[in-house]
Amino acid sequence: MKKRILISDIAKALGISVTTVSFILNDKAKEKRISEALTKRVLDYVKKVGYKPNELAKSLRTGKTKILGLIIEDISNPFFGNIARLIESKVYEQGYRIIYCSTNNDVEKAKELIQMFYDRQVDGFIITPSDGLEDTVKQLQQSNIPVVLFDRYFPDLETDYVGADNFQGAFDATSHLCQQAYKRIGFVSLYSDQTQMKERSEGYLKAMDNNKQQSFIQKVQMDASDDEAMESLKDFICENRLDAVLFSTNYLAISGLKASKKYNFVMPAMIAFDDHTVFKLLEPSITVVSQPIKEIAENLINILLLRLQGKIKATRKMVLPCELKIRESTKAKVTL
Amino acid sequence: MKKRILISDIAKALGISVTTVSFILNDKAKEKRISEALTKRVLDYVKKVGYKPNELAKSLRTGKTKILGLIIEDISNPFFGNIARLIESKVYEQGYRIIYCSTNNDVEKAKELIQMFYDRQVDGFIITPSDGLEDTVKQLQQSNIPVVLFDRYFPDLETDYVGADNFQGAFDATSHLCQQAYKRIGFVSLYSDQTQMKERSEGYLKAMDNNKQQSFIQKVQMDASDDEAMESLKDFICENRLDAVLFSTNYLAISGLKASKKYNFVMPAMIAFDDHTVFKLLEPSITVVSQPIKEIAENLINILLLRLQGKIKATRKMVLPCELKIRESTKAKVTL
DNA sequence: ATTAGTAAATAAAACCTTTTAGCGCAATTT
DNA sequence: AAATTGCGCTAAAAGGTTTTATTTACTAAT
Repeated sequence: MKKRILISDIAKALGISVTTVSFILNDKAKEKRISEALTKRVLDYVKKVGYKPNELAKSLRTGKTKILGLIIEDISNPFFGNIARLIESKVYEQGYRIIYCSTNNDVEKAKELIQMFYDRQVDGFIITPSDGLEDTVKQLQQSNIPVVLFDRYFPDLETDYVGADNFQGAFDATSHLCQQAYKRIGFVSLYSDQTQMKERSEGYLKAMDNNKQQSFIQKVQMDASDDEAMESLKDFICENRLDAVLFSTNYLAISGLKASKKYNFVMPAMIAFDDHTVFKLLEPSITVVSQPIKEIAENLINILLLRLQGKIKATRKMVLPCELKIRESTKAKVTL
Repeated sequence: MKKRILISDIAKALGISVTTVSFILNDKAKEKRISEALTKRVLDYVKKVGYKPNELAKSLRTGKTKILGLIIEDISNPFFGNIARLIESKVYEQGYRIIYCSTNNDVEKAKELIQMFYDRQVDGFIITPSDGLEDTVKQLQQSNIPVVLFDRYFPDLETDYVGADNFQGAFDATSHLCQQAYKRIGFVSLYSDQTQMKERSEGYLKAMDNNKQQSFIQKVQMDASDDEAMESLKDFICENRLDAVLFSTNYLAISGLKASKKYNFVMPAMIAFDDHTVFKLLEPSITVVSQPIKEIAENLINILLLRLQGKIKATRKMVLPCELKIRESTKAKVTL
């Protein structure tokens, strides 16, 4: 059983004070006019014995943990997983660490996680807020902890935010379907008040209006099981004899594909919001609306870091364009 | 800007000592013979003002953080993602929290992450060790921090371990291919000394021997790009005119599928080690060797918790059986 | 009347840092 | 000669808990 070595052990071993060691270790040797000879002696010794400060004590004293909390909807969804990974590596270079947890859209869990991170004194938050999390976010703000939301936001709460242009994404996707001469174009969404869902709905509706087409909308319960989702999607697609569908999330699209396999119906032309490994692989490959993941991640941490340094005051909202990646699932209707 | 309320604030407000409050808050009221009246008064007040102890200070004093570090290879791989999720919820019930990070098989990153978790004083570790992490793990053990490995282990290091029966999984899969009358069965693996890969190789080889068949083995560099992997897989499958392939990981299988699409060759019968959303969805759906994810997660945390409570001394190694999930990609050859 | 024991609470030490305020001395300025 | 400045370093406080050792005020026993 090895004992952790302390800063006081070092001071004692070198016959100097703890303060001096601390100054040197925190790059304040110059500022505090500590002789270069001593500085070197300390640094060498520290290296030799492999001393690492107790971060807990450090954080307790400074009030800073250099840890950021990332709270996302579902870590196993590649959209979120990729964002998480990008954020993690970006932030790493700045000396911050990330700890992340998924909420699976469970408000209570989200609240607990935020509480836990708060208790552990994370320096800031990046959150994909579930419905009902508004008050919690507000509390964080009141406690003066930087929070930046992404993917969705609260219209009534002034917060930093980074997200994709969901309206434009859905609008472009729907317009593309119209151009390809599809006539019965459905939209699958969730029973949710989240902004990104509303914006996607609006994009779809606007494009349908522009093209003077009848709209078909099906919503799925957020907590629906896979089987339930599959069944309602089957009904939606078959009963309305849709010839094209826009799915508002990648996992809804996957449920749709599973349904077509399970219930043995032909999936019409389709587009999914958010890319996924599967989509490139399927036959036919699936056209998607792809969010600018890299830019989202970069902006998220830029804003958060600026906040942490107290360099910005006004809240920032960034909306980044989506890209329509046309693949085989939306071939022009004539060729079908 | 709200100020955090401290235990001393409570003591002051109620005109009692900090010690008393602390005892009550830590369920030691009985033991320390504090009157029920006072206990109730304190508890009520604490609830009223919503006091939450500073976990940092608490951990500094007790040396326990009630946080476990989970270090996995790749959080975006559903196999690991699912294990992570299961572990997270299991451990939650026991009052522990999990923080996790992925290493993407980068030893240096793994070392840094472990160092960070160690600095933050996590109480224990669950690790999928990358090659070269043996010394680090040994150091943790010497520092008396519980570590349990999973998915793979170090043959020369006595550690707790939970994993699947990779030999049996690969053996069963290969045997199944033989039974289906395939004659040129290849095996795709990684250039890696990790135990799980070796065991899978051995399972494949053993089954091939039993069936007196020639073996075909292709290894891919661990850090190969997707394109590189695809190219070498194409060559492997086509040049050897394989009629069946066993992929030793799900992502290798996916690279193979992508390759068949990109280079436009027909994927022969195939089996993947570890399931994935894609595999059920594809046409034909892919037969897989499925690890008992739930049991693995349960055993991992059981062992870790027992260690944390000091209830076990000898190291435990658990090997759990895999299940072959037969789907369409391995139909008997005659029917092809 | 003293001792012993007990219930109820507390003061102070401990955990390990960072940071503020300041010390003693020599050299320089007034 | 006195006052100021600069140098190189340090003692002690602060951060917010838990825990050990102790105190106080009783009651019961000798």
